[in-house]
Amino acid sequence: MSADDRRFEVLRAIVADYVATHEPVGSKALVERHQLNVSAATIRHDMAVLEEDGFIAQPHTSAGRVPTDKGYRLFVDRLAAVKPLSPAERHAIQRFLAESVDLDDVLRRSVRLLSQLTHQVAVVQYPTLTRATVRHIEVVPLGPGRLLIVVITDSGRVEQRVVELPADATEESVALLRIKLAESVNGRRLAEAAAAVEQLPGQVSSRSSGLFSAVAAVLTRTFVDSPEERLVLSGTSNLSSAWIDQPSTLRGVLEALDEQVTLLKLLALATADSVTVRIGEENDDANLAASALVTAGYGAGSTVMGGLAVVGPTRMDYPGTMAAVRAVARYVGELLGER
Amino acid sequence: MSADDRRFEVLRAIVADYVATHEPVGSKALVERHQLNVSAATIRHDMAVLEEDGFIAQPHTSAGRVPTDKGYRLFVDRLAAVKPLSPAERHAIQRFLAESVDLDDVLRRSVRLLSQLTHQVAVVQYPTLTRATVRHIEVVPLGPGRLLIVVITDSGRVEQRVVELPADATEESVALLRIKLAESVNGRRLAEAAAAVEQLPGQVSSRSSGLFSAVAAVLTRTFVDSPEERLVLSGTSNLSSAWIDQPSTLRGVLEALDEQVTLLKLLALATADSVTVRIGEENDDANLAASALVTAGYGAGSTVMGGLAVVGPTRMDYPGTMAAVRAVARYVGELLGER
DNA sequence: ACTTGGCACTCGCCGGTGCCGAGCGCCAAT
DNA sequence: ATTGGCGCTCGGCACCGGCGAGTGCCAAGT
Repeated sequence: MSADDRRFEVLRAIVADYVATHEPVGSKALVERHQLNVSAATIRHDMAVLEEDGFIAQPHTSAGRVPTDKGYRLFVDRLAAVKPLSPAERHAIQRFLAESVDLDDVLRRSVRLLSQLTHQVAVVQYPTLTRATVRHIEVVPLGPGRLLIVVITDSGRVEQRVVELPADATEESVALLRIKLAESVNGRRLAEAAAAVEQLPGQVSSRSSGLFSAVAAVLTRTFVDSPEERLVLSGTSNLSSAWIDQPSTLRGVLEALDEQVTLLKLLALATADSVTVRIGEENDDANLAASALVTAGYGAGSTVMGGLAVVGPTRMDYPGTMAAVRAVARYVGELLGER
Repeated sequence: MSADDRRFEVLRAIVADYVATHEPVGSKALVERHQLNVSAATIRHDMAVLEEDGFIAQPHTSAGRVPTDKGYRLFVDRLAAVKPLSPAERHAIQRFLAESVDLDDVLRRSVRLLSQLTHQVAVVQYPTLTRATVRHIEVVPLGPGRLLIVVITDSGRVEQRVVELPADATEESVALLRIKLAESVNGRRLAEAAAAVEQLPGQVSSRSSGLFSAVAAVLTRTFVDSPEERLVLSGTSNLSSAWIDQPSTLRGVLEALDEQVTLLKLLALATADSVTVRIGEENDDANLAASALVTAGYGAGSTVMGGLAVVGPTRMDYPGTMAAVRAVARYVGELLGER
């Protein structure tokens, strides 16, 4: 084992101990608790180098060392492979998720499970509308002057939008709308579908075209220009134990969870089946400067339907969390692919 | 002013000061900050009586007094009437809420508004299914062996349920189902509607009855036996500032917000247009022993569609919170009544 | 070229001490 | 019933000093 390798082992040991104890770790404690086969003085030297390189830091002179964001980053990058969960755990997850009856249920169970597995806050994004295709579209009259358009996507997501009708809309126009819509959108992506609907007003009698334009406008606005993304949270009560030491940073996390915008941006970057870790400052939101996010995309095959994540303090159990996130993302993808 | 009245004034002053400063308040501070027209010694005597009666307490000997749950309770009960918001505030609320386009939007805006007005956590319940009537029901084929039933209620809530079809279901049966369902449920309450559907299998050919029973079973189970209640939260980031002093009790609140069951139980008790306050131990959930809930029901006329609430520490601005809760509940009711 | 034990030094933590002042209850006087 | 006065209690704060964990450096050993 080269000196360089050993230094990394020291870093690994520091991360492990710090995650476990939440206290700065010193050279002596390190040699006691790990089989490093060198003396404390050697470790001290290694630690000095690690500190010089910015991987660890001392909260104050003459205290132990603590990993920096950069240190966690190296630690995570060097995890050769995500260690899989035990078969028993995998089965338990699979069985629990397999009981779900519909999309809402799948997502609710997933976040819940994820937060329980990791003892952190878990987030799951609803299958994104931007990549979804239309499985079915339904037109429901809502009393005078109003129509409800119900869109069901391939992932099982059901979205409804209210359309205010122009005064001259007749029952026949609505019937025509129902037929034309079904023809032009089924099986297509939302963006394409909306574009197709935009073409419709020109193809029908001028009496109906007002109605058709109104519908086209709503569809384009709410599904293409600003598609609504939804999140489900779970395990927020874990916050109080996870952040007891730095209560000042708790505000930021709560803020981020409340806003959701930041989270959605981060989840949008998730790629299928690979787990991404963002540590501290790497999340460019100041609210999350003290947090780490472990994210993964879920989907069928290589298409990403949405993302899920675990949010915790930078001092978290990365290997365990990554394994849990990957496992849950896989099963969610499988389940939604079936539908 | 009788001595009794003055004692109540003292209580009111203690509550006001404690809410403002978060610090135990003593006799001297009281006479300085309020026009009580008596000396500190008299106040001390009154405070001794109030303490004996359990309305206030000392955190430790020789500190100021703090209101107890019972003290807050008396304070709230004696608020003759909820002081209304200023016209400017009312208009701002009304304008903000009037922009919403559908149910989801109304509820999202309401909670958000409520949390911003009160600087606390706000909760809004989706219009409850138990009292809702069916405005429309739609049957959507979901590929082989599966059907999606979409139910739209009078409050604008849209619920979908997946039904697994028996193997022998034919297209004609599904078409028949669509017609029969529309006939038997429109305008009825969910419970009645489900009961009506239960009767249908007997009225159709045996080939279709399997399908009809499957649908009836799902409807009854998911709408009558365990109707899904949903909550929307907002302002959780206010928690960090509201609970800085007693971080130990934060866990309980987070837990309650995460669980939702407790909140739903408490919201279920809300009555139309009257604001209810539950203080500390009065919430029989141990998690909320340090919290106060200000709840109100919203609805059209006297029918309660659902409830909304503000959750905060027992030391909160009751008059202001009650006014905000009442105002928002009213506007939400008005908006949903229109639909 | 590493590694190691020794050594002096730093500094946060903890317990003890003493002072200050807010707040209280009691009481005698009005 | 109210008031001013008096003695008492106790939490909070600042200060102090010892303890010990942890460090960096260095000279000696492998």
